[in-house]
Amino acid sequence: MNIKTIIEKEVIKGFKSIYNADIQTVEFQATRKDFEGDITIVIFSFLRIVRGNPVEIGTNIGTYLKDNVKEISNFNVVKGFLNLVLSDNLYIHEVNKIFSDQNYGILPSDPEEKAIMVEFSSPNTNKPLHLGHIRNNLLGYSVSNIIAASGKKVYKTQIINDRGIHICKSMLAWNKFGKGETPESSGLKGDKLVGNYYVKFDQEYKKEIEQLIARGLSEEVAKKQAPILLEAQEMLVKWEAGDKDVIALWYRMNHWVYKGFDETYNALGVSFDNNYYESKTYLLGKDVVIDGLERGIFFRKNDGSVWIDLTDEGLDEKIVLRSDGTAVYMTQDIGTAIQRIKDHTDIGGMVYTVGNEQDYHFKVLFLILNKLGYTWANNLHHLSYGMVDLPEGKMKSREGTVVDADDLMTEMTRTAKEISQELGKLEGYSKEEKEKLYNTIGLGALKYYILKVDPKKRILFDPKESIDFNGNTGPFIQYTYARIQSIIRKANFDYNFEIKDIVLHPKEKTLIKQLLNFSEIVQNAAQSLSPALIANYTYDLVKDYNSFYQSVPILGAENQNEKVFRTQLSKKVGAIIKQSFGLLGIDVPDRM
RNA sequence: GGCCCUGUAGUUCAACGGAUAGAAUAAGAGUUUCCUAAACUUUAGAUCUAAGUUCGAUUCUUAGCAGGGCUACCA
Repeated sequence: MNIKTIIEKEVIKGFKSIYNADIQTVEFQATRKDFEGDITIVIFSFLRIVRGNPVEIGTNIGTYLKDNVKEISNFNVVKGFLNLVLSDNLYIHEVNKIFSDQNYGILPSDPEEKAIMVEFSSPNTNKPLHLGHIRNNLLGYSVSNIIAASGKKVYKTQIINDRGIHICKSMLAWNKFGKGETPESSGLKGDKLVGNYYVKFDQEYKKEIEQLIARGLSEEVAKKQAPILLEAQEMLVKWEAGDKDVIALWYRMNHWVYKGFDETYNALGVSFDNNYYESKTYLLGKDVVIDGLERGIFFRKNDGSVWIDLTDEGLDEKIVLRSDGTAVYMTQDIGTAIQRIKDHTDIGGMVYTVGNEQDYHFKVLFLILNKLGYTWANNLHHLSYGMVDLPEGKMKSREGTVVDADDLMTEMTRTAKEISQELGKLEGYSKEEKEKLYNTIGLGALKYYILKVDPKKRILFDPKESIDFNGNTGPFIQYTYARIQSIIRKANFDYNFEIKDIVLHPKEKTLIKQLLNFSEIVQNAAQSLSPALIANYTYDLVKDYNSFYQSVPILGAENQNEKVFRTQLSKKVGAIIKQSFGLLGIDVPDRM
């Protein structure tokens, strides 16, 4: 049984016997560093039940607990706080339990629990992935891992925006100006190549607009009548009609892009269980809307368009079908959500990893699905995250102010290489091993930098100020891991048995307390869809370990029991670092 | 205008309504005959404003102020 549960029970019993009063719950918190004790009971809340001096009440309860709970070795009262000192034996006992548990903190998949589908990345086949996508991917991938660690089956998915007028723009530009350029002929990554033609289209379009304006047209009209735009629209009509040539080109160019995306995903270390394509889902949802219309959930306006009235929920009216009967984004999302449940009958909820600019959209989507009566609609979450902005503002791909995902990863790896070479600790490593390590460290810095921040907050990224490798960073944590592995390599004695009788050093005690928090942190992170909690926990753990490492000899401990116990403790800390960094999608190195 | 998110050291991040608001970085001072100094120890430095609820507010409520976003028969 959990120690908190035991204490809570005893406090309730003690309260009854001292004051003859009933209390419902006991409020715990970790004892602050500057006070003696391990766990603290907040006395203030009891004042509602028994009037009196909090210090006196605390002292009474403390005395009772010390007499009746063997794990409590001492106590002190400061103001309204009862600090309890727990015995070393309790800690040794608890930590021994997790030493032998390989999967401590990670719950196995529970067949009783419904699966969760997590959507992330969701790229547009016109644009190479950029820093914003990196945040999206890292968040989505990490949250998938975290939910899986909380005992639920997870499906990772993305919806690929592979159709529409914007796709036709790059196709058209390639047709007009491409001269048959292919990734093979140019040596460009497929997504970059296609992205270039998207930019090319925009340039030509702007030129034409200027020409039209020069001929006396208003800007508004010019924007609508530029020949190249009309041509793109024509192409879209052909695409929708299934025109052979257009479809063939579309297929060809999209596959260049997918190949490029795969490379980026690979480098980033993310993966998906399946993909959805907008070209296959964009017609979904209409029948659901018609059905909902009949059931009175939606209403039709005079012009024939279909809407939902959400004013009772504090929102607006929202269109779900155009007057010409065609679908809007919302229609498609309704249809896709339902389709996903059909495709995977074990799903009980979904997480959408999408930027906070779409907060409103998802609020509406979830409400609509709810009104349509789907039970799983109560279990939909929008993992909303802040934009990644540059000092000069938003990233705009058409204006070339984007931080490209591939470039950024390369740059991080290069920096890691520089630092490593300067420190020169890698004798005996082959060239391949070194390159792999630089990559691990560079990506570790990047991923940690992004994931340690609360998803809701926007990130300001200044390319001129490179991401740190010292302090609260990925490499700092990786370094600690590498150090621990070094100890393990050197520990050539048998430490595979349980130590029971030992006096704990204060630093050891702090470290053990931190280790024991891990499983709770994982659950919290899953609940709040926040990898930042895992990142910050890992940092705290590592901080405590480094402090312990610095002031307590491990392999050099004179007492054999201490030596064994500290080695075990180090090994476990290493395992937890690996475990939690795994949840973040970050690798750890054996040396660095 | 309406709605949503965010305001914490110079900067980047923390803090289930709890004690003296924690870290990192930048600035200052230290620690290598010893398990990896990408480390450790240490000094200084912050809750946007005003009311309210509470024994207690960075946290909750209201009103401001600042930054960002949404508010399309675009996706």
